[in-house]
Amino acid sequence: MTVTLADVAARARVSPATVSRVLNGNYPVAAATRERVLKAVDELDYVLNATASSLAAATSDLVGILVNDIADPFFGIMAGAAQGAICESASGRAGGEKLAVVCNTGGSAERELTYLTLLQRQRAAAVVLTGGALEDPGHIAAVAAKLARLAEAGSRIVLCGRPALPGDASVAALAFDNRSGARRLTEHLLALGHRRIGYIAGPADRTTTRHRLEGHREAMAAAGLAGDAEGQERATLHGPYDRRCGYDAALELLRRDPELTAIVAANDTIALGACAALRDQGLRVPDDVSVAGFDDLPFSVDAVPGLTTVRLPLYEAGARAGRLAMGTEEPPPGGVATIAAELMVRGSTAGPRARP
Amino acid sequence: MTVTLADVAARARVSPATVSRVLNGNYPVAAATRERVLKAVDELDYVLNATASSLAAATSDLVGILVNDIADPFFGIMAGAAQGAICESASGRAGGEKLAVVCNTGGSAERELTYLTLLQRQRAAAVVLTGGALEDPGHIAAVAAKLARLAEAGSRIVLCGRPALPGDASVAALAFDNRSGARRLTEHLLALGHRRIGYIAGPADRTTTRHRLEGHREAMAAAGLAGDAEGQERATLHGPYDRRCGYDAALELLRRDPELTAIVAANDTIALGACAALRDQGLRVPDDVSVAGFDDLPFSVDAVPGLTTVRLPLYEAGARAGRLAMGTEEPPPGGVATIAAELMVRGSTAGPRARP
DNA sequence: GAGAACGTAGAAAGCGCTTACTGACGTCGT
DNA sequence: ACGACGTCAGTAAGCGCTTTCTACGTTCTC
Repeated sequence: MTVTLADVAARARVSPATVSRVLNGNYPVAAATRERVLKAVDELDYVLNATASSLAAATSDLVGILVNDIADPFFGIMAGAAQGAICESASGRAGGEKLAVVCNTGGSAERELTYLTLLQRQRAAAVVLTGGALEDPGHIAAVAAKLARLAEAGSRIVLCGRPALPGDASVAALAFDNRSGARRLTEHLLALGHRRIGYIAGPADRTTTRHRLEGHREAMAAAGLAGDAEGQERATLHGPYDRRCGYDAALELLRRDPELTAIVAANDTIALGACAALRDQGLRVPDDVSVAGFDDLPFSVDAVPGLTTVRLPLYEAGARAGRLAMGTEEPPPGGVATIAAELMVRGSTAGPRARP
Repeated sequence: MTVTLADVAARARVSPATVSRVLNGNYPVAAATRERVLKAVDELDYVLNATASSLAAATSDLVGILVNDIADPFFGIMAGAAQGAICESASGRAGGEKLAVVCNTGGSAERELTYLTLLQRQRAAAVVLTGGALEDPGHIAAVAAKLARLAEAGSRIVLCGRPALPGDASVAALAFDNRSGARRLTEHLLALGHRRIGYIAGPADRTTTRHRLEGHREAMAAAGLAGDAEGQERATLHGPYDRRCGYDAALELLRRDPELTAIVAANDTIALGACAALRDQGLRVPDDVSVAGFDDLPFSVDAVPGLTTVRLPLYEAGARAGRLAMGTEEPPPGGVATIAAELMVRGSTAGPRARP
């Protein structure tokens, strides 16, 4: 029924071992024999059975890339870059093609662990985890344990845009400098003269959310605007990284402080939702309220006005993570590299102006 | 070293067969025995080796989802929905978890075939192909052949947002009604009174591009505005589905016909790029030039002005494709379902007005 | 109370590959 | 001319599971 290595061997009048060696190119085979085998492969339209190969060789050609939300370009860009780099790294050696697969956790702790187990089942060659982590201690421990087992079993682990694991230098980590990016963004607003600044923070239980919020508060504190804990809470709203959250939160911030002159959002999508809300309230950006985002996603430059934001080199980081996963790039010293963020000032921020 | 089924069996004092049966839940095992086995699994932190399982059972828990561009939410939304549906369908049966993996072809014919081969190697349980196909006859034939071999080997094949394969009803296809969506969009512009309409079409060699362009031209022809072939060519520009293309093409269309009053783009991303170009030229949307897109991606509603576009139920289609891939939904009669598109009129289109 | 029927578990034969190990030739140095 | 060596190919032993077939109590059934 299905054609196997043995069928190819029979047709080429060689032993199965020889066919295997031709296909894997890891052992000298005489040119004439090789030709004969290749011809048989072609004629029978034979495709190696990866499950059998992996089992026998105790290797795998699967590389997993975990993302929180595949519909979000933030992850799409990183994942695409990683996948590209993996294909590229693999194309060198014969038969070394890796199947780079992206797994969408939807931000769910359970799904993340399920995927990790599935990848472990598959004895994946490497796994790349992108984006911020959930800050539940139990979950962090569970993930760390899983990653340790994976690493033990020979999988390469790479974190991309995710903080390094506490106390594990064996895992390469590419961490975004969210904190100082956020700090610089808020400093920019403060320098323009804003004092009443609202912050829309993203989901409360994620590292990315926390780091950006900390950066923002650092800047506020440095300007003597920290306020008390309650005041901070009042000026900060949490919610998912989507436009709806930005829309609703902007309305709520405005309700809490009608004199607000600026809104900083934890990502561009939220920021754009906030802009829409302001517009619907008859407020102009930046004339009445300045708005800033984070990430510099492709559509942010085309927003009207262009969105002031913090640029993260998502593509470069993803590609580097892919190379790290393939072992074609040296891990950073200490296992951790911090990726700098760059402030992008566009039209959505300007000096404050009293509203009539 | 690595713990195997046999280790678990030894510790639970049962045979390997029993452990396998407990783990797969496909055979009666006494409750007490099951407990003992589960305890041993837990204590040894054992994880099934999927390569061995797949080899022995001649099955696979891999489902591949092919996308053209993972960074594009058009694909991200479909892929995420499909992946969700697959997880959901799988969660019922014990051990039935599928590893839904998305593969990014980058729109390259070569990568598409490579991934298909890799998936075939893995004996994937199903493969979902999303988005338009490349219209190179050689490539189409190669893909059709690969899919035939995959189907023959027992993989379920589902096309999502991709036209049905010529002459193969065994493959379920969810085809978007791009043609009539585009027709209705252009009719809307014509009804507003536009006569000089430019079209930015996307990459020349893709089915989606062609179908949308055909719909547009149908509407133009029905209004007696078909013009000759040369005129059509002049009013149509091709390029990638990105903002840059939209920006450049809008400039070029304007150069070719300064009296242009409307631009229709083959997708929202292009449309937004076109809006940016118009703005940079000092032209207002929709006052000076109306702009329309296609897809209704999440950010289109927040564009300023809101983008008139054609809504495709990407999420629903992706989820349905996922269920089809899992066999939890009946394939449509004849193997093909056409997914309707809905016109979304927003602020970016209005009646033409002579420019000073 | 004998035999059928049932529920549960083990033995063992693969699944389709990879890869030591082994062997058959030539070729080369001396 | 002879042994040492290098090159290429075959043999066969698994890799870690699944599953068929068999076996051994129990519980019914008449």
